[in-house]
Amino acid sequence: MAVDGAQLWTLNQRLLSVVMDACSAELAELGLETKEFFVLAEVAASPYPAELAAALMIPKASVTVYVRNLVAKGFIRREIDDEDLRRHRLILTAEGEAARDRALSALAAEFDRRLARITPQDRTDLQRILLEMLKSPE
Amino acid sequence: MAVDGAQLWTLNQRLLSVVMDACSAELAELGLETKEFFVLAEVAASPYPAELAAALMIPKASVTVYVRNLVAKGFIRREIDDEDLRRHRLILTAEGEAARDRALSALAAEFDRRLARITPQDRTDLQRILLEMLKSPE
DNA sequence: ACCCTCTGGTACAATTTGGAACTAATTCAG
DNA sequence: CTGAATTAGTTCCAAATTGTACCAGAGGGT
Repeated sequence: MAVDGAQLWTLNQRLLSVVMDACSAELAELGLETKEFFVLAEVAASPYPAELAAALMIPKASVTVYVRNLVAKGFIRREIDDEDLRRHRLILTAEGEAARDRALSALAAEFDRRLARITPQDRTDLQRILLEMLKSPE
Repeated sequence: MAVDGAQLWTLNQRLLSVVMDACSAELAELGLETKEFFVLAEVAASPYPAELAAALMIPKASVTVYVRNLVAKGFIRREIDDEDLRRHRLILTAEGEAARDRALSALAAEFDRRLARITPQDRTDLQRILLEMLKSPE
């Protein structure tokens, strides 16, 4: 086979760390650590710690830490869920939304700086290919 | 723009963690931690700790730890470099090569299981696109 | 009601990671 | 040659990460 899966994998991995590295300074200006950013960006879609842990594939204990930091920074707040008193519903504050949006555009900008080297056709191809590969097995 | 850089980025990231997660059990059977595996796989191309740190973008201190573990497990050994007595030339043992090759095929197999869903043309496209995006800026 | 099990979240402890200081070897300027 | 500057690698220790134990509430079954 012409394309080696392992090599492709490391390529991909390296691309991600290069991009993230290039963005970390901008995230820091917004008051966000890298990991915290991922949590912040996912809160709207997965508003409970357990959901965040599952969605981001990180341990519950780590979510606890990042959420605590984000709360301390005023980016999100907790509310007790009416349906289930064990659950902490996480809600983005106005500052949180602003920070998330700016962080997302910084990230997108850096990624786009690299996407810009490839044709629009390649971009849609890349998206299609990644989506296909991400579908759960079988 | 139709393709959102930030979304593409998270897609890509998730793909990598899903694949790595699926492989970690097999790596463990070979006696390899995830991070150690990356070092082992890179040793042939970057046979000195400093080169490994640069290639893998991890701190020198971490390389020290992983190399020590890999040596303890008998996967690599050190030799003083004749040219420069400060350098430790790292050499794969027969066991190390075997473990690396099996780990690589496990990883490739998992990645391929997902690559298999896309056409051969898409695979070469993916490789080309990633390589292009990885080139250092300007 | 009670007990048993499961789930959401946290706290603490143990492990892992990585920055900074350190030693040893090299290189280069004078 | 001497000494400053550089580089390879390690050690030290503080910070980040995470496994485990835990508590509180939910959802059974009896």
